[in-house]
Amino acid sequence: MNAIHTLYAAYAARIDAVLAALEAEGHLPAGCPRGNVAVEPPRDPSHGDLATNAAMVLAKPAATNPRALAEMIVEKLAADPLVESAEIAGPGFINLKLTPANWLAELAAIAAMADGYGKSTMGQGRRVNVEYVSANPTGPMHMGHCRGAVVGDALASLLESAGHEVIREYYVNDAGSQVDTLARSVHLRYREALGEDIGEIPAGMYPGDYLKPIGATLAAELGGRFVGAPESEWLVDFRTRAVAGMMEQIRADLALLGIEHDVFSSEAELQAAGKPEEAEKWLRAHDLVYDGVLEQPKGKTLDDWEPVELPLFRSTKFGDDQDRPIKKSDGKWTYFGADLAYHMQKAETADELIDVWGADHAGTVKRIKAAVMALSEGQGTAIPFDVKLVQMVQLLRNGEPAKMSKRSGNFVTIADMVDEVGKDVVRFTMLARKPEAQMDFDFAKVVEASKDNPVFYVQYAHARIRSILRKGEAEGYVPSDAHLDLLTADDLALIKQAAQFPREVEAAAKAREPHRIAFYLYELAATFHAFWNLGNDDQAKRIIVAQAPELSAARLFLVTQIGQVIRNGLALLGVEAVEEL
RNA sequence: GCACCCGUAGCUCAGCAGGAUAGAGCAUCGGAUUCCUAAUCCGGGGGCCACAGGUUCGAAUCCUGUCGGGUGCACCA
Repeated sequence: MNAIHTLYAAYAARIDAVLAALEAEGHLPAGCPRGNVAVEPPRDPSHGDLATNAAMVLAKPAATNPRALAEMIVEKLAADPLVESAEIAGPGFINLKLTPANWLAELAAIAAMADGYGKSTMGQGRRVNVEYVSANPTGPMHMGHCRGAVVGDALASLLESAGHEVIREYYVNDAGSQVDTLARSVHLRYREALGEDIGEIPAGMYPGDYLKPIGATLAAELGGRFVGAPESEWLVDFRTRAVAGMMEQIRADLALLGIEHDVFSSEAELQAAGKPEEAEKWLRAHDLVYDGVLEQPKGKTLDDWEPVELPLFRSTKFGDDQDRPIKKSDGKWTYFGADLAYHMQKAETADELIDVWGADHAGTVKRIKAAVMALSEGQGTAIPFDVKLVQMVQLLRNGEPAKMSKRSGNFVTIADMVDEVGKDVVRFTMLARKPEAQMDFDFAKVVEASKDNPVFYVQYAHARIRSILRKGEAEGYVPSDAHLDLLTADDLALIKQAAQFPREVEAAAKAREPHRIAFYLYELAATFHAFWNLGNDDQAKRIIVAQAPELSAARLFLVTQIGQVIRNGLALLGVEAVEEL
């Protein structure tokens, strides 16, 4: 069924076949659902290589007790020559021990599939649109964007690896009032570039130095003719140019993190195309948008609050606290009003949508999910839509809140951060925690090259592998699978760990949790480091054993494949696998 | 006041769509280096999985409530 080889999937299928046989023989009731049957490696390796709860799950529908059922299953499984032993344990677990041949075959599979090891067809080519970053084009990328950027990017890679067709998308908010402010701020810098003393940047404008080059460019291209001109003459043009300039810078910042989007969608273009009107029309026709007045928010007093009639989306119908305006009192679209149309636009070219947002936007999840569900259901088929919230990162330096960068005005930029600690450290650290948990990012700790720092720990494992391969080559050894039968239990333990990779990728993709890959890599590295150190106590357990060229060639082959798996995992995270440390 | 996220070892965190005696790292204590990178490894101590109920063969995991921390709460994005 699966063109891609996975040992665990293969055994899950075998066990399922055994259950089907039992059903055919009448030991299990016909049509008994087997969805809860799990086939997994047990936590405790002494329990064997694989465990299944089949007997416990099916005992009740079979009207028998788990152990009796387990005995029937075990009898069939034990007949398989690739199964070394099958035993019943505890409340009715069935523990399988697999023969070494299974693991050696897996090792060969890694070698054969190389960069493809770990990929699967699980997604069946479904098109998933992952929207991430989408930072406002009013300033450079800063820390607030970083985690979402990295998580979104890794998630996209993960889904791709699991057989989805992924669209990496960035939504450019170039239509709100903040880009008008940007244009005015750039106008100031433009005048400054022409020699005017503009003094302090007024409050409410963007103060950062990063606008200076854009102002200078405009000064060079346009000359002085807009210096004293009324805003109506320059605002639109300045806005367009300023946004273009900022987006260029943002792309450069993203490139520093190894992030590249496929599609940049403009909110201004979306509005110009009349998409929000279309959505409003449909929603009104279905009584999901009405003109009404919001109540004053409770628990919070607003001095300038006054009742206004606005077109409201009935998000309360979907569990939201309040209905939400899609237009402002000036007649322009709210962010939400445009955003719901934007999601419908994305749905035109995708089977599934994922947004990666900062947790500060958590309050808007309900309304957008509600709107997308209402629209997509009403206009055809409901599109699966998931919003991943990424919690805030607190920047620290030796436990103290990190200082702000001068050049940006008021925040630590991604460029600063990558410059200081490097892309790999930033990415891995951001991915080594589940996204919904808050995180501290301490500049001092994160560059520490120690076990405390998982990036180096994993990269060190890879570097050691490359190192031994270089040494082997220098001494005339050639990695070879000719005598894999010489490998011992210690070697097999390492293969078993590596063999988990495909199912980890699938599980991580299914749960949409890239951090699992980071943790898996840490464990694989730990297993490898332990393996390596066996050679300190026992010469025969070294990778290159002087008196045993065939064993050495087999071990070199083995570690080559371990290196391959580490590389594949790091590639998913967008982290480089280094040759040496 | 309401919504969302979090609460697991002294600290930082895992816990794989409910499974077997709850796991890592740091810190701490004790070991390993004439030897392929010791940036590593091996071992010891350290837990009412915030609390209280519920669901079932079985709960850190699912449901309800409470407490504690974070975030966000009109036509800002």
